[in-house]
Amino acid sequence: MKTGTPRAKRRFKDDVYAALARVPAAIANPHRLELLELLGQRPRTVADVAGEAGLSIANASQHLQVLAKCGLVEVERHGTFAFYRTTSVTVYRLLQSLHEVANQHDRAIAEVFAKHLGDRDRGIEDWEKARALMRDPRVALLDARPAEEYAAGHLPKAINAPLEGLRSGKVSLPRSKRYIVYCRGPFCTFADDAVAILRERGFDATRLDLGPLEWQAAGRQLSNVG
Amino acid sequence: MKTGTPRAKRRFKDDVYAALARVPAAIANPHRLELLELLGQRPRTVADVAGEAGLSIANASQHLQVLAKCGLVEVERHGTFAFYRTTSVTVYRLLQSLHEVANQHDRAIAEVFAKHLGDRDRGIEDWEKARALMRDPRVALLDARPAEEYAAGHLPKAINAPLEGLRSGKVSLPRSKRYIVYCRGPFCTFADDAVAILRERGFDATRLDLGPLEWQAAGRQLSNVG
DNA sequence: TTCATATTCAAGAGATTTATTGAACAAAGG
DNA sequence: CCTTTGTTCAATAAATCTCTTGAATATGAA
Repeated sequence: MKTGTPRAKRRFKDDVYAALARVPAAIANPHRLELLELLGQRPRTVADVAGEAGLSIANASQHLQVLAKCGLVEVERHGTFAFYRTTSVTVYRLLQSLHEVANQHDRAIAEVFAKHLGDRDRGIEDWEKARALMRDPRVALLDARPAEEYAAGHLPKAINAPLEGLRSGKVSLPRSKRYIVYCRGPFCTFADDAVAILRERGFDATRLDLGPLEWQAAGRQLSNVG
Repeated sequence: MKTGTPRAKRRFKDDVYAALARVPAAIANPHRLELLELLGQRPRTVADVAGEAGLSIANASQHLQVLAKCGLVEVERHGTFAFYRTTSVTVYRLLQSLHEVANQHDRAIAEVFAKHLGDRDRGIEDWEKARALMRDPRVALLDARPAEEYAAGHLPKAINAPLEGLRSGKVSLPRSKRYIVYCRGPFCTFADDAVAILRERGFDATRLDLGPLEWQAAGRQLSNVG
């Protein structure tokens, strides 16, 4: 009965799928998902991400070990500090796909996004368009992430304009330019906030719905200068 | 202590990550992963996939409902039959990313693949190269999947050469041509088997490490003719 | 109507995952 | 040496997931 799948092949498949399933199992937890996105930006210590994600240190450490066990993150130890970071850009691609699927098919998450992002303007969504705009010398590129993340690598020619700097007025920008603002990526809200602040003050600002990881995924290098 | 993340933002993030995590939770099970890959090919009934994956029907039904609940698969009912299929190509991209990450970082799965695929020749891995070869009229494209899957959609100009057909000799091919063989995708082994059979019989055959879903992901249409 | 088929539902035992707790360890400074 | 700091380990109760079982539903055929 049925086309007899050879038993040996069954077993092989079982192994493959069991091994494969370990990765989604590792990211099937809200906290680990958050940690993974935090670590995608730059190496961070356990206490650091624990604080940002609202977890106890022991708990964060355990979650990080789960992520490390299937190769999603790796550790580098300096003294008593353990700096965790994602292992490669393929991890980011996985998260990206996850966002895509969730947004497309999960009504709940689409609602969550819709509710909190409101009817925000969609920004620029592809590199070609962004690069075309950037050729105009009257257009400047702003990086709305915190200074540390900017320092760890940013888009070429981007100027760091972290939110606190914008709010406090520490970052002062010429009013003659037009600004394109990016942050971590399409699902990060730093650039939205930055655009709102800038517009409030009469600047011409537009969001770029792409970030450094998309830039790398497109096969390009980040800059560390400036 | 710490840069005070506003409480409202915390809550919002919790919602987002909780919603996001439902998708990996759904695919964090070997059986569901297998079902998802089976359904990626064409719509199939519960009993059908249950048989192929070695599950009881009730169990398969439950797993399928988990997948459906977060929008990874959808049902279409015809009489008493329930045909399940993946909802969109974004689901395939997610699985693709998963394979990439797992192969790259999970030693266990890399070993599983290495062990079972042996040191198989890497096939053709990009469409440009494949298309360049296909321009030669002495080269023919073979689809090594079962006839049903071929009928549901295949690459333009591909000839169906299912494994049973090749083994039994029902599919006879001119020896004057050179063959490029594909199947479901880079992680499917049908094409490997087909290439092995063909070479054993003196044909010039090469594997194409891409399939119909990669073809669609590249923005192209499948053919139903032939 | 009755029967057979394809699927879904509901409940429960057994296994796994999660957050918490407090202890243990290891590096650096005094 | 002792103390502090950052991290990891180990144990546990609570929650969740998994598979099986047997019943329930719903369609189509006789």
